[in-house]
Amino acid sequence: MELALSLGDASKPFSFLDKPAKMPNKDPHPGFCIALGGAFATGKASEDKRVNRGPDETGASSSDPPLQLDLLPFTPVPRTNPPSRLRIPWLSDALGIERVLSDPGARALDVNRSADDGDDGAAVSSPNSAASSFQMDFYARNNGNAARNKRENEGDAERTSSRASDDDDNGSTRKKLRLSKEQSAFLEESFKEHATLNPKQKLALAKQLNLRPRQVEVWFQNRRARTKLKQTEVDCEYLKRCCDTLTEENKRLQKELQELRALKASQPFYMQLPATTLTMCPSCERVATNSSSGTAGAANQTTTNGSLIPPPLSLSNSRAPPFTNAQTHTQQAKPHD
DNA sequence: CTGGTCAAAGGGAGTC
DNA sequence: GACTCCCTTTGACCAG
Repeated sequence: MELALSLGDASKPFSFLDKPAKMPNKDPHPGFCIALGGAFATGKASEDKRVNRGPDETGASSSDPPLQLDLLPFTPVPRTNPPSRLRIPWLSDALGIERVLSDPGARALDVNRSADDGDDGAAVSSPNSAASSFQMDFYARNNGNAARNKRENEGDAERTSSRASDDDDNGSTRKKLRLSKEQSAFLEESFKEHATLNPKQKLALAKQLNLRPRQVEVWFQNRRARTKLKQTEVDCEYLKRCCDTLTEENKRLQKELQELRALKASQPFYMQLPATTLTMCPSCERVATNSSSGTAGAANQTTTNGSLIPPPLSLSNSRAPPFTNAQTHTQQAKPHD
C-alpha cells in the first residue's frame, strides 16, 4: 500500500496519484492534504472521470452505496400514461447519449429544449406530454418502502398541492417534505454526473421532477454536504491508521535506540578504535558513522524496513567529518590519529 | 422518548 | 447587487 501524508502543503499533489486530490476552494482545513494508495486509492479515477467537476466524488464513489439504476419501469404499478424516457440534458449534450431511465422505445423527453423553448415550460407542463406523464408517475408511485406507502399515498395529494403552493405559502409552518424515492433517485443520478448545477440544469431538473428550483438547489447542497462528510470520515479513518502505524514505528525505534545505547555501554572499547568516527548532528540529531569497523554497521542498520529512518549521511572512509557544515554539525567523537 | 436522517432556512463569503 | 456555494441550525419525520 502506497501512501503519502502531507501536512502543510496541500497544493502539491502526490505524484503517484492519477489526479491531485481536489479540495474545495474554501476548504476549512487549508494545508491538509491526504493521498491514499492501494486499497484507498481510487483507481477508477482515471477511467471514471466525469464530464464535469465533482468535489469529493472519488471518495463518495467508494463509500456511497451503489445507486439503483433500475428505477424504471415501475412494474408494480399499472400505467395509465404512456411511458416516458428521460434524458439528463447535460449528459445528452456532452456524451451524445440518452440516459434512459424508463422504457426503451418510449418517446424521449428533451429537457433542454423544454427549458430553452420557453419559460412557461409548456413542453413539460402539458398534460399530454411525456414529461407530464413522468411527473404523474412520480406522484402516482411513491416510495417503494412498504412501511411508508400508506402514509405517503395518503399524503400524495397533500404533497403535490403543497409543492404547487409552496411558493405562495406564508411560511408560517415548515411542512416536512420528503422527496419521493424516484425523485431522490433521479437527483442522485444527476448528482453522479454533476455535483453542481448551472441555472439551466437546475430549472430543467425542477421542471422534470415537478419541484421548485430552490428545492433542487437545496437538495444538491445537502448532497454535497453528505459527500463531504463521508469523505471526511474516510480521511479520519485513514489518519487514525497512520497515527497507529507511526506510534508503532516510534515504539520500535525507541526500543532500538535503547538497544544501541546498551550495546554502546557494554562495548565502550569500540569507541576507542582509531578508525571509528561517530558523529552526531546536534540540530537534526542524526548519527552518522565514518568508520570501517563494525560499530558503524550497527549504527547504520537501525531499521528493519528502512522506510522511515534516514540513511547515514556519509559512508565514506574518509577521515573528514561527514557533515559538510562544520558550524552546525559538531563532531562528538573525533578519530584518533 | 431519543437519536438519526433529511429537507429547508439563514447567514457569511466569494465571484461576476 | 445578484447569484451561488458552503456551513450551521432548525424542524419534521421515522425507527428502535
